[in-house]
Amino acid sequence: MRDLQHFDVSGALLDWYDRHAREMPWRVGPAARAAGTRPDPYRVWLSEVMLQQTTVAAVRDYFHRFTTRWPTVAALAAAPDEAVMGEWAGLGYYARARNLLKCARAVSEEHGGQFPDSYEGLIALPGIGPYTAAAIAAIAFDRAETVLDGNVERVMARLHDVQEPLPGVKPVLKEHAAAITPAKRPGDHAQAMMDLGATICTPRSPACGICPLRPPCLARQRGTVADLPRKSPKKPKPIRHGHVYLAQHSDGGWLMERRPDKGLLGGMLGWPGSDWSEAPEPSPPFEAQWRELPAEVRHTFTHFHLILRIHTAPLEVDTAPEGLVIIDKHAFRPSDLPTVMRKAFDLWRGQ
DNA sequence: TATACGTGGTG
DNA sequence: TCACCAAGTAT
Repeated sequence: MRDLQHFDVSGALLDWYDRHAREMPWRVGPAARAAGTRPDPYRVWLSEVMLQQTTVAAVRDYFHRFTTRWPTVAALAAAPDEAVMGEWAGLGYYARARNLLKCARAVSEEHGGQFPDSYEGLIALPGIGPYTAAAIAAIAFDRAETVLDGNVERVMARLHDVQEPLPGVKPVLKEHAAAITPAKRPGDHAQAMMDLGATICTPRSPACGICPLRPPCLARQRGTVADLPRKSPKKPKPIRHGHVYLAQHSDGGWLMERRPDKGLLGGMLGWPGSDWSEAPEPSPPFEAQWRELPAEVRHTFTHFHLILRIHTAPLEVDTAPEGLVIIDKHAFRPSDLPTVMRKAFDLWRGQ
C-alpha cells in the first residue's frame, strides 16, 4: 500500500480518464483533446450553467435544443427573453436562464463576442460563480484552476477521510483538490475528477473495487466511505397551499401572467393565482362562476411542499386584466411552462 | 454564514 | 412514500 504522499493521484486519474471518459455532446474527449481539438467556450459555458445542480441526463436534450436554436453566443444574445425562458422551462433554477441571457449579452457587447479566458474575467460575469469560472477556465482555456463541485468534494472527503461536515469544511477540501491540480491537462483532470465522482465514487454504493484511487484512499482503509462526506442537518420542508385560475377564451387563448424577474419561477409564464402560504385567500383574476377541479397539484420545491387547487372559468373578455396577458391559442405551448404550472394544465386537460 | 432557488431520478 | 441527491449562484 503506497502512502498518499507518494501516490500520483492526478496521474492515476488521467490514466483512468483516458480509458473511461464519458462521452457528452459538449465534451472534447481525451484523445481528440490530445490531438489538438479545442472545446468551444460557448458550449462549455452553456453546459456548465445547465449542469449546476442538475444531472447530465436532464441536461442532454436541453443542450441540444439550445445549441440547435442558438449555435453561438451572439445568436443567444440576440434572442428574445421569452424565447430563452420558454426553452429553459422544466430545467429549474430559472435565475440561471435570466443570468444566461445577461451573460451572453455582456460577452457580445463588452467582450467582443469572446468569453474571457481567465478565472477572474469569467467570475465577473452574471451566473458564473467559483465553480463555473474554474471549470470554464480549465476546460476551455487550459488554465490550472481548481474545480470544486459536489463530486470533487466527495472524492476529496473520502480520499483524506475528512470527518467535518459540509459546507463548513469546503475550504479544506478545496486545498486538497488544489494540491493535485496539474499544470498539464487541467481540463481533463477536472473532468476526470467529476467523472470519477459520478461513476465510481458515488454518494451511495461506491465502486471502490475498481477505483483508480483505491490505493491511497484513507476512507477506504478506515471503513468510513459510506459516512462521507458528512453534511450539516437540513431543515424540514413546510407544506404550503395555493390557488391557480385557468381561464380560456372561446378562441382558445389563455389568461396568464409573466412572473416578475425576482423570486420563485422568476421570469416564467404561469397561471394567475393566490400567494403560496399556510392558508391563502382565494384570489380569482376576475369575477365569474369558478369551478374547482376535483384533483390537486402536488409539487415539491427546494424548500417547501406545495398543494395547488385548480379553478376554471370561461374567459369572456378580449383584454387581459391589469398585470396579466392573454396568450393566443397558437402561441401557447405547455412546454414553455415551469413544471408546477404544466402540472396544473395537465390536470385541466385530463379533467 | 444562512437562505432562496426547481426538477427528476433513486433506493 | 419520501428524503436524498445532482458539474452552484446570488444575496
